[in-house]
Amino acid sequence: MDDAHRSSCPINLTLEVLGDRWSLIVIRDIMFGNRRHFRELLNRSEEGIASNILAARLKRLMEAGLLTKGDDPSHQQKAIYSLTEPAIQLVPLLVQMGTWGRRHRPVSEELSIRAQLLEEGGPSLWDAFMAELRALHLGAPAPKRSVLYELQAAYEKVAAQRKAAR
Amino acid sequence: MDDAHRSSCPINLTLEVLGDRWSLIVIRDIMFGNRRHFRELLNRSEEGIASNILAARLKRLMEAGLLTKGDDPSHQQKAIYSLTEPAIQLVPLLVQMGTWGRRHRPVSEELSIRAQLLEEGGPSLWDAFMAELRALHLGAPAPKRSVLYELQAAYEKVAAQRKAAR
DNA sequence: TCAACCAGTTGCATTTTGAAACCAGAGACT
DNA sequence: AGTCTCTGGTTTCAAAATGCAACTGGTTGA
Repeated sequence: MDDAHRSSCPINLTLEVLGDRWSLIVIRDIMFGNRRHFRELLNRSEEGIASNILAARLKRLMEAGLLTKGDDPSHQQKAIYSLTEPAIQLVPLLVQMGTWGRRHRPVSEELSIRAQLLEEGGPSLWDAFMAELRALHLGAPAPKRSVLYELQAAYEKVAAQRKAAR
Repeated sequence: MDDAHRSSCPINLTLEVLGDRWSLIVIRDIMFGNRRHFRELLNRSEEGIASNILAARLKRLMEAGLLTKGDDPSHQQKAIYSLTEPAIQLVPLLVQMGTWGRRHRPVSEELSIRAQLLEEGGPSLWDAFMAELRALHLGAPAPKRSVLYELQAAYEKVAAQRKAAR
């Protein structure tokens, strides 16, 4: 059934799931952008993913156990994609990617403010964010603090400042 | 010159450099396996990289500023690949990948003992390891502690135990 | 009834990957 | 001097992945 693995090294096995140009982009958009529907992921994608690629990635990530697909009660055709617990545990990895990118790549200010806050907040902020994701995606009780809201507010503040400066 | 970037998001920009199935494998082998020559990377690769792919990845990583190529004084034809400071700062990212893989993928005990030690050691161990890498790759003064040696010793101990158990 | 919206699929050209054979220069050994 | 091995790769060609654009079949609300 499964293809054989190249090796049993943890870094390699992680790369076998996430080592391509789109999988983590999709997870990032679901996680930080709270995009839960196919069209949201397709049309509001900063990077412009193609619909066939998106469909293939969603399928692969479901097979890998990182996403689940559910029905949206508001619309018979609408599917809701949710993160699983393993996907939620990618938060520290994504934060490290953001940290490294912010330090060594030509990032923009508004798109890196979230990464900055998550880096500065450290593991306790990551935990709060993961608790919130468990509420949004796994039906856990809602925590008091909304890290997602804080990140979004910070993004909008920077975006407005930069717009005004032009 | 450069292709345009898909977006200025730090996660995306990191993926544009490292988001494929081989780049981080090459960096892992240089970093944790101390493989500095083409043939070492080729023949001692756990995953069996092809020579054309290895050559292409080394070239790309040099262009991205993550590797440098130097001469080996012992042999006119021999090239030594070294990590740059940005590549050394990938240590926390690779540790997170190891941590996630160890928790969610079917890793083997001997190939994940290093990841376990690095996870348990926390940021202070990562800093010691990065200091050692700066000595090995950038000519910095050698630190007292060799994390690389500790990791290798732990690997060999586990490998010997598992061999004896069979 | 009809336009907009929904999650994708299809066809096709281009690019990337992968396996294997091959190469020319440099050292080592006899 | 001749030859064997090691060096960092390149070449060739098939197969797979990617990317773009058009398209599909059904749903929903006005």
